[in-house]
Amino acid sequence: MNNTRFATAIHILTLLAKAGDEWVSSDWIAGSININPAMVRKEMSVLQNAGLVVGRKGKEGGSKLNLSQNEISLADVYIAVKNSEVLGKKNLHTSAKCPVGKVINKKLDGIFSETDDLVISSLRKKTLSSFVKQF
Amino acid sequence: MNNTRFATAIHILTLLAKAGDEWVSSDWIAGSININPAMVRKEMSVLQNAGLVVGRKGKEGGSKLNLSQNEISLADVYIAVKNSEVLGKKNLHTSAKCPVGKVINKKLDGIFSETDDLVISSLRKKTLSSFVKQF
DNA sequence: TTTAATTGTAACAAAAAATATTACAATTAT
DNA sequence: ATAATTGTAATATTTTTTGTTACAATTAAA
Repeated sequence: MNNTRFATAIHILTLLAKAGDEWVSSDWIAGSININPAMVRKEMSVLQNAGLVVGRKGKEGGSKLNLSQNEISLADVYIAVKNSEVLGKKNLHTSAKCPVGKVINKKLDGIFSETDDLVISSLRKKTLSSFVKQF
Repeated sequence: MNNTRFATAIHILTLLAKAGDEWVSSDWIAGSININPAMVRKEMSVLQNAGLVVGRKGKEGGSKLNLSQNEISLADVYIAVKNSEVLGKKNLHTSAKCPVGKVINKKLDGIFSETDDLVISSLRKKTLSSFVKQF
């Protein structure tokens, strides 16, 4: 996760949460994060696929939450945006001739997925609602 | 951590652990991981700075562990190689005019560092020794 | 019905990060 | 002396991330 996707997603969802029932435009959100509106729409598309938000095209269009704030956990957000394991990538192409190289990825798998699970179950306890309350 | 540095470091340390008191060359390690020897030496340099290994130049040179296997925790390794927080980067340049944009990074800090701490304390319980025993 | 605003998405560009390669001075055992 | 090796710098290449531009499709409202 050497990217801003989680931070961006949380920022988006926080603005939507605070907007309540209104449709919020990608342009307005982009202004708050200070990134390109198209980037907002790309990430919004991911959040839509995860079922967290809904969008509407056309004049007076925009996005809003598809669930109530306390039905959305930060784990839902993390899972939607994550594109690598917490501990990173493995070396593919390790040597089949070396007793260590041959099996190390299988051994690393345990630690890697255990670590991912740990993070997810921790984030599972945190809701968008409780995060937004801080503002 | 969208890189292979943790996996590479663990691979290196596993080979050193299995080699016991011998000096292991970067060339040999590189062959097991299937990466360039200079990459191994770069990462080795990081592990040296962390006090986990020692190197020796010259003919018959190489590297070996500086501590016993059960004095090295996977947290030590993670800390040595990590270059981003688990949940990624924050958006710098968020809008000072927006009540959310203005303070969101401070609020994210809490979640970000809590998550990092969680991962580190989990890895703290795992030793190189117990990992290496699997081979 | 026309106009204006907006999404959703694709295609492309640019910047940043990760990985790979090459080279070589310094060092050390033989 | 010779050969092998590290440590590191410089550079190149590849991959990932971020940014930009464009536009068809859609929708509300004038």
